[in-house]
Amino acid sequence: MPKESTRATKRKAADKSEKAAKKGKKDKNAPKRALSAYMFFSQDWRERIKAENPDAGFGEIGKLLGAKWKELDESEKKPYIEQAARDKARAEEEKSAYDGKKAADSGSGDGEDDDE
DNA sequence: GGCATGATTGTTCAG
DNA sequence: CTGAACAATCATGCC
Repeated sequence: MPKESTRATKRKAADKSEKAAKKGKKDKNAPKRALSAYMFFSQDWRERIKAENPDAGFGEIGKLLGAKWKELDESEKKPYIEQAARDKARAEEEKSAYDGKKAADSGSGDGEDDDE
């Protein structure tokens, strides 16, 4: 059994992120993460779902979407995953700059960027 | 070196 | 605007 401990514990974290998704920021530069295959998958499917379910609302579409998603085959998700992988690469980049700036900023007091 | 954690991402729909 | 089911993720920190 593949790390059920990880899974069980993970599940817990999930229930938190759901609500605590937005609270206080930790990093000022917030390197943010990458999107998920689901994000890309939904972007492509959202039109289809509504196309075939013009009456379906969030409840139907949401559940239907997820249901179909799992229903798809690994190869079907592949294209979405690939997109996710693409975004992941971009996330990597942003993070690179994040920790990169972080380090550079370490001492100088240059007016670096932003802030809000 | 592996585990747990957290943060995040996007859709739809509504008051 | 924001949240809530729906799902993945996966990078990072932590000893």
